[in-house]
Amino acid sequence: MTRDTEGEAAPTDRDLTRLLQTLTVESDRYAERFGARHGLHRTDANALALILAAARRGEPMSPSVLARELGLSPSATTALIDRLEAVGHVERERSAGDRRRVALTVPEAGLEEGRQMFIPLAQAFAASWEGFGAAEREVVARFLEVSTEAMRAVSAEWEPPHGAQRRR
Amino acid sequence: MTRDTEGEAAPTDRDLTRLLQTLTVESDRYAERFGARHGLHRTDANALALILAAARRGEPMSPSVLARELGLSPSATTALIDRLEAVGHVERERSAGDRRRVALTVPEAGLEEGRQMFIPLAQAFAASWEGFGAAEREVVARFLEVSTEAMRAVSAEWEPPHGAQRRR
DNA sequence: TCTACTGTTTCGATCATCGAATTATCCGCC
DNA sequence: GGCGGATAATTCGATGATCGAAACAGTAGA
Repeated sequence: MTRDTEGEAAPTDRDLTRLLQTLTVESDRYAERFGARHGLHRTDANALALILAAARRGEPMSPSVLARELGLSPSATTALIDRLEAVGHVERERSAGDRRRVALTVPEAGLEEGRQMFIPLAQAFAASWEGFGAAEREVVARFLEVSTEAMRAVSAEWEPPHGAQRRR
Repeated sequence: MTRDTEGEAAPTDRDLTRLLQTLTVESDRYAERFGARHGLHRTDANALALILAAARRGEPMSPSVLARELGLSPSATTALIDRLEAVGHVERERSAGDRRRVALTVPEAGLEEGRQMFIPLAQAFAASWEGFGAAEREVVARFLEVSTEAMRAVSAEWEPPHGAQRRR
């Protein structure tokens, strides 16, 4: 809005920062509405996304890892998993090797349903990115990576929210 | 991590979606830690950012607009402003023209402090974007804009969380 | 002036999250 | 082979952000 898309002047750092901030705020709203639509909350939606992502990579997700990724306390994570389990989106399964651990699995039925949840957004993204060629995608990917890393670096300087001592 | 940065293969839609999701989760964490650092919460930080952005544009911010932007109920917004006002980050000022309206202003002192809050991130971003040329920035800006719009479009299809009837 | 409408606030209730304490399990050591 | 410290997850009570509904203040139009 403030920027003229086809203007010749290159976006300044401030322009990009602002765009990024707009995007993250919108993402917040998205998670919020998404949750309202599916009986979840922002955190639940984020958690589900992380669990599904882990499942897709073939790795099991554990409550403690989830807590760390979400920046949530262990107790809050337990409550979170309780909620997700109550509606059948995840299942607890005690790990065979180490019986203290709990592996969070996604039931077959729920897995497909879960994917369906994220498809509309994926499709909208794909459609909006149609005009981007290989080189441009490369640029965008690099941008997203370094920006994420920058945020991580800055926030890592501040003491982590919970007891979570040193994490490297 | 899953992607090879200098690989010749162009990032697929899924790659980009994943990167975007990683970024937004990281942004969530950032807001969380940022809040913990400054005695605010995620929503408060987002709200402060929006108020400062409006102030920078010279426009006044009102509770109702803020509520809409954040996807928050009016009552929650009042409580939010109460919190921000209590720590001196914003001030309420009834609009002269229409005395129902409340203009949210940022006290001179708090304004500079507020800016200081966001500077570290802005600097980290700027540093991480040094290698991006004009054309690349143009690409990135376009990407961020269309992606934000895509999210907005998808979530707009779902009924808004609150009473917020038809908007647009 | 009366009425409809808009912007903001108050009130009581709900529920996500927190910190501290608890249970169960694993691992190293004597 | 059992003991003690560490780790994973959970339970419990408390706090507080958010909600919905209703009240309040102010504006605009008949």
